[in-house]
Amino acid sequence: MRANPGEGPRLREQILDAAEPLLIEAGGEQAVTLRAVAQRVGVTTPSVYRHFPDRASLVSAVCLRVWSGLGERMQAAAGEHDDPFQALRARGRAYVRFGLDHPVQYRLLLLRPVVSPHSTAEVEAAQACHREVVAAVQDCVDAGILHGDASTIALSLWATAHGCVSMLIARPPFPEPQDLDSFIDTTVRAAGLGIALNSRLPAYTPLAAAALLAARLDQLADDLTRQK
Amino acid sequence: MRANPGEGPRLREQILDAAEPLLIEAGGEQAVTLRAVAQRVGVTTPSVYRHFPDRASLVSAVCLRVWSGLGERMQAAAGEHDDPFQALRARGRAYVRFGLDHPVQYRLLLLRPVVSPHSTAEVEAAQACHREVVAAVQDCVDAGILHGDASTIALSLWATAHGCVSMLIARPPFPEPQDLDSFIDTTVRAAGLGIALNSRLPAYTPLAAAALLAARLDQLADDLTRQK
DNA sequence: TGTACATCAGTGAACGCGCGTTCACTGATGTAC
DNA sequence: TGTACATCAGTGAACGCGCGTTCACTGATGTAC
Repeated sequence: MRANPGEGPRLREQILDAAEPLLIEAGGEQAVTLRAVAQRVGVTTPSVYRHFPDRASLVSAVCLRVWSGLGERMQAAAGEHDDPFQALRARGRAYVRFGLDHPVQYRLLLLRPVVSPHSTAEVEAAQACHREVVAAVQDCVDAGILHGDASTIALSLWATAHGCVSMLIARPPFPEPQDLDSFIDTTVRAAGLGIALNSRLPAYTPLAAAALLAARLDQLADDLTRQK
Repeated sequence: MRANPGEGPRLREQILDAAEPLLIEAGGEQAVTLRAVAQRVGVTTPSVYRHFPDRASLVSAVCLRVWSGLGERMQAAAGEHDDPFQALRARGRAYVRFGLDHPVQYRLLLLRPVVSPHSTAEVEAAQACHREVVAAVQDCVDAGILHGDASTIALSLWATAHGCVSMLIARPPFPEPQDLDSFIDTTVRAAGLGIALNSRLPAYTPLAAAALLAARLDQLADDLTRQK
């Protein structure tokens, strides 16, 4: 099973192919040991060193692959829409869906302990992903749908979506929502609406404002229903 | 340094006292090794087994302590307010502040990998904490400030706050907000407002609704300012 | 065309490490007679 | 009051394990002469 000269990169890919399922099955980065990966590929442990200088680099390479996958998904989801708000929403849904479908990878990318920091390549991948979201928000701002600083709005929205995902995949011992999709949609939509409101509302005394809001909202709801 | 009969529980407390700073300094649960804990207390490793059946139980006991601390903080913060909405907000702020002040512990409680599940005692502590938040939301519903199912609202709000905290403590490679406090306040407040809106708005065509919303919101903002 | 040699991917054995856990023990204290 | 004994907290040495990493090596391939 020895690769010929020039065929080196093949094993590198095989190693990465083996690492991700290993990660998923065991549910954590700690399962990606050089021994386990090598055994899965059908090769001895030290061979890995021909392709990765150390374990950290191997894990980092796995992360880069996952980032690519996430970026592609969001891109593809957004591409189906002309309406910038729908495009943004599609991006959000793709993001959340990705997190729920790949909980272990999501944790690896976005919930990694501070102890094991990200490589510079990973930071670049993450920032590229974030820039695209900001651009999508900016499209909405330009279209007059959202108001305020695109970067700040993006961060708020992202924190909300991230909250849903990380809550659902970490499975903390709270009761779970019954309908996942509607829970996420409601929460993130609420964040979007709330952000739109926030940028237009002055500081206010909560109780008084709440009473006023409540009175106005019913009227607003009526108008919206009629307009449809 | 041998404890007399009857003084057993003393070492147990000392062990827990040593475990938490160890956790903090190293930035992760993996640092809480029996050896490290014992050394810190000034005792040999096997002594720990007099007080905890195994390592998992020790970690679990540390978690229970942290849950208590979190619960007390939220309780204390809420107790200062008569207005149920302000009380809820104070709870939220206390929660977020706790997470930012104790990132490693927060991660241990709420972002633990599925691989190492929570003990039944921990699940109980978490649920007690959650019940209190639901009760605080219910107070707001009763007062007419929020509308809808208290449990669902609590979960949405919690997901949003959790999103802010876990984003900020995991330090994923995104740009950070410049003003932490205002970022969190804005995001969570937006969630609250959005949830209030959501429960009153019908399904809608986003673009049209956004236009209508934008028109109405300026008027609403004016009214709120005048009322103050 | 044939031979010596360089290249390069993967091998096999071993290293030192820190870990959780087990075991028979020690020695101080309290208690029964 | 004195002695034998049970209790109980902590000890010291050792176990087996899996890990990342190192090292000299093997053996197939391509290439220079």
